Amino acid sequence: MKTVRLSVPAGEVNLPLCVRTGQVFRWYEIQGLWAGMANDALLIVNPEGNRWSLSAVGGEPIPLFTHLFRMEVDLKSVQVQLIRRDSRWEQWVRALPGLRLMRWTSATECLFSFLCTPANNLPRITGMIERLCERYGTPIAEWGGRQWHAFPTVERLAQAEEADLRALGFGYRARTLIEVARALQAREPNWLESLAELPYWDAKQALMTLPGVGAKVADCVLLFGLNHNLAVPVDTHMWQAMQKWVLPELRGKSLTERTYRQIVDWFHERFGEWTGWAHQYLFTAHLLESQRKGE
DNA sequence: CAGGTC
DNA sequence: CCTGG
Repeated sequence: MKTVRLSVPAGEVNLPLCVRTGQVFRWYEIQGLWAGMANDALLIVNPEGNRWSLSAVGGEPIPLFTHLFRMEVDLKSVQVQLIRRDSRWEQWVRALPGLRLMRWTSATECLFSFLCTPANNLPRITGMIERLCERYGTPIAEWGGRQWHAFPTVERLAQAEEADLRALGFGYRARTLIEVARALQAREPNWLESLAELPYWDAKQALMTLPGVGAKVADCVLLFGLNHNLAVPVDTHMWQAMQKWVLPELRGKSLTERTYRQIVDWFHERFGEWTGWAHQYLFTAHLLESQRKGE
């Protein structure tokens, strides 16, 4: 495993902030390094100073890192755009230096991972996905005193037994995962990936034909896995943040199809193609605040 | 109940 | 409607 160096200007990436805030689920801090699985590749990062060392198994470290963290995007200019479009974003940009919108390498992995998130929390989601990969994924590498497994293939998941998944702690999601795997097999190959080429609303509608995929999960897969920067996943954090800090007229209302759409429309009007990034700053600000308060 | 989907 | 905290 060869190690390469990459110049990372100060403030361009805060790695822990990016990988521990619900955008991705397979990153761990091990012996002062950060290791993450992206589908079938292992990336190991030493985020120190402005010359980071990167190594990878199953991929080229620099292209992989660049893809996952969207390093082609200049963070400073994103931040300027957000603040220019709505000055309230300045406080969240300041509070979250180095926060980036992540990009998965596999839409399939992204879909199955976010299917695990409804009515769930980060530690439990992480554990579920880890056990899923250990049980159904091929071993990729041994590093840092543990085995690293690829994310299971659709074929493997389609053959899984519901009882086995329940034993791994998936609860009612066990059935959904298997159903979605079989649904994907029944469609054309690359059906999921092809949604990246559709307009946002069409892609969202198509995704929501899958069992277990509602508006929120669909938006997560569109934003993180299919490069749809118009997607706005409205979960409880986004909903509360919007009511408290952005759209007071939502106070007293509940999150329905209508209010969900009202929020998406508002983001599109205000932020256009920067919607996904704007969402990420607001979401993370509320997530961290709720963690501080111990909610 | 809180979080999501049906 | 499900369901784990």
